[in-house]
Amino acid sequence: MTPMTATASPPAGDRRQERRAAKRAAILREAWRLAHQDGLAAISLRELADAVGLRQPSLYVYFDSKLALYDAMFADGYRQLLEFIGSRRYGADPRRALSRLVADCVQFSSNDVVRHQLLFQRTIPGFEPSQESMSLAGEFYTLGQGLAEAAGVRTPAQLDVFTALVSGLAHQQVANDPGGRRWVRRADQVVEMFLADVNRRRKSTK
Amino acid sequence: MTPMTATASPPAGDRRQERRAAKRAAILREAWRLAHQDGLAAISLRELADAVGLRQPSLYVYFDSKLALYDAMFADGYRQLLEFIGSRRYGADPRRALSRLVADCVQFSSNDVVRHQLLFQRTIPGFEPSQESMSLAGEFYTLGQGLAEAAGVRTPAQLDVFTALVSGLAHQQVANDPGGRRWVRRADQVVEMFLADVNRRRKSTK
DNA sequence: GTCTATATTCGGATAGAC
DNA sequence: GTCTATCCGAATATAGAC
Repeated sequence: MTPMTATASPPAGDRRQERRAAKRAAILREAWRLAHQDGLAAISLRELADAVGLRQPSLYVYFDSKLALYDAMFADGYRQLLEFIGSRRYGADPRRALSRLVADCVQFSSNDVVRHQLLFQRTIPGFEPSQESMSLAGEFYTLGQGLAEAAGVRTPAQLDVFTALVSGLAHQQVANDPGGRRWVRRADQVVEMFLADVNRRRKSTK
Repeated sequence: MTPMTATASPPAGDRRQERRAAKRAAILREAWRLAHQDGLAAISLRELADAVGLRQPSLYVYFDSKLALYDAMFADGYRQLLEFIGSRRYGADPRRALSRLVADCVQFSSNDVVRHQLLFQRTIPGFEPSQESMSLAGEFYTLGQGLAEAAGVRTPAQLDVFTALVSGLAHQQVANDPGGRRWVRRADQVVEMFLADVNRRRKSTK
């Protein structure tokens, strides 16, 4: 028999936590599916419970509230983004690296419009990401900032312009060619344009 | 007595239509207010009816459905935008004109985040603007395209970059400094950067 | 951890009298 | 055009048995 308390060696509590985590993951998967199907704001806990073979109140074992579910999806989305960016090798040339990062970000948004909506637009009434989730978002922005600085970006104003470029490409991609590459293809040109401007301003203030 | 049919000379039907239009406008005003208060997606027809001194079913005299209300708000928002842009004089220098247009657009978004959300993001499940509303949106894009072309923009790819720049500035403004001017202030620099790029490319293909 | 049962509130929309 | 009354369904969330 497995002991009720303390350490067996595979510990019993680990199994339970694993199963619990697996179920949470399964619920999240279905939540994304429903969001694609009905719209992010239109997810219903009843429908979600049905989809994972539970009764609706049982979802509360895994998520404290609907907003907590959105928060988990938000964190999940940023983990996907960090994993995607982390899996890419951008090479030694910082300008090429920045171009590729931007193209990847725009592609990432294009690949899942609903995810883009949750991560980068703030449209669910009452939803604000938790501190833990926001720290994942922070990791992403820090990463982007690092690559931008490596490519020569120095001032906060330039960083503001850079973030606007990226979010603009992503927004147009999602709004006018979801799933496609129309604005992904403009990433190189935009970064080149941006870095030319950065250099021009550096020279003119020397 | 006013005749039930045909032409009096102030015609009776006009008065009725005027009152009707005025009431519709009042309802729209309250709808915007509620959207600011509770979130765009969280407008309730009961609350809205209360706010204009009607019972909830009476709203259906003025709007066929909740989605029709969103459509009217969408059209209203683009009329505001066209009126705002139309009231500005951008002068003869096409480069300055483009800078100012971009700054105005970003400022317009900053001035009302909810309006920005309805006009430029598509987050209400099930809502798609009607043809009439979309033609207002089309007027705006045509206007922007005209000013861009006057400033030397020639290719569709350049226009795509231009729209991305504007929407990126607006998005960052709304998301990170709503009501403020942090990205509004970058408009000049961004347009200058963009037009420099346009010129560079024109020369290199001569 | 999962269930049944239910609380509670609210949603948009319709029918029909006045 | 406005109302009362109501439909019908949906929502999230909780209580408590097993």
